[in-house]
Amino acid sequence: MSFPAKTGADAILKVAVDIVEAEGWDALSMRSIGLALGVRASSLYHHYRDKGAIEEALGEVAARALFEAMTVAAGRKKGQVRLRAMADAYVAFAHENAALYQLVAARRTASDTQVAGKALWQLILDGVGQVTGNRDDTAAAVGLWSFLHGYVALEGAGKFGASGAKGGYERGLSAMLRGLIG
Amino acid sequence: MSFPAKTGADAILKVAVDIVEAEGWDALSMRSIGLALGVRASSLYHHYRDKGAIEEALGEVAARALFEAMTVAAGRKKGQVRLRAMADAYVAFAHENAALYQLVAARRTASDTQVAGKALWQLILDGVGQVTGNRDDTAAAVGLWSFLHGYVALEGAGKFGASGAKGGYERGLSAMLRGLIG
DNA sequence: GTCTATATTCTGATAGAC
DNA sequence: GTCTATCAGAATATAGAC
Repeated sequence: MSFPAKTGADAILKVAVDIVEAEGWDALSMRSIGLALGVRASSLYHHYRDKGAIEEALGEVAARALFEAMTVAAGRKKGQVRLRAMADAYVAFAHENAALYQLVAARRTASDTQVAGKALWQLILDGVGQVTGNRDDTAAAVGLWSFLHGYVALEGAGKFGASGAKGGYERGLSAMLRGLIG
Repeated sequence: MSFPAKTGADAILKVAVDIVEAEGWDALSMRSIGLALGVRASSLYHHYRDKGAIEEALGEVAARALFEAMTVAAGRKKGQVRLRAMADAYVAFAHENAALYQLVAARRTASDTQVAGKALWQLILDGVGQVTGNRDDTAAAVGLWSFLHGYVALEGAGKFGASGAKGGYERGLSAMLRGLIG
């Protein structure tokens, strides 16, 4: 029977996600993480080199989580049904993990650690390729991803006003898909 | 001949824009604004109630500037030519005023002071309406705006990787317009 | 309208005891 | 691995002299 440590690399990541989702990025500090773990801020430096290392790890967590949600949604589906399911999963993830999502698409990431980010890009590229008939159709993937990100970003920022998006997602997605294929 | 004040509401806004464009939002502080004006931070409180009031004013500046750029681009053009010109102006503005642009589309704004923001939305709605034939086609405007914002946001965050967007803007815009009309 | 001086609070990070 | 203590700096904002 050992003396379990009060915290560890994974536990730190977990509470960091909770803080960011509940109170936003400004509330994430070494002190706030420590408080949530019942530990002093200085102790965290035994698990992560500095705050930047924690944020870097969070980026991987976020990209992997989105990748997995989209992969599950894609399932064994084919063609346009598959792509629509992936798009829906993308938007749902952004809604349910608003702060974490920012790490995937809105924040500039260190070019080193985009392991999960590259997998995500490949997944989108593959889904789009299945409907345009063009494998590696970068331009089409950029178009679709732009629409998806723009929609969740503007909606999340309340830019569609009190009246809301009024079916703009369905309309935009249908238009983009039709336009990319035709 | 009077003793001119070293600063004023407009001068403060001007240097605030410069700081934000040159060094980003984190660099904007009462101290940095004062430094750029040759004035102490405490003096600024005679012109703006607090930092939030400055940011609020910046939001109006940004929305108005984008509105004017798009209006000039639209000129007396009609239909799809007009809408494409507006879209191009939107992207160009975002490129040339990266930090200020975030205030238009990425940051949550106080619902009170969206004067210029509403004018911008009306302009987009009008441009889209001219090509879909539907005045007040909210869903279509949401779709197009989503694509435009998503594109500049992802591009600005470097999410398209070293290879770049590879014609994704033209492809996505054409697809969206075709899809919205057809 | 600007100044000095100050209050208050927060941040990331380190040294060294245990 | 966690602790205390501390550093060094940043931030917003206010009071009162000039």
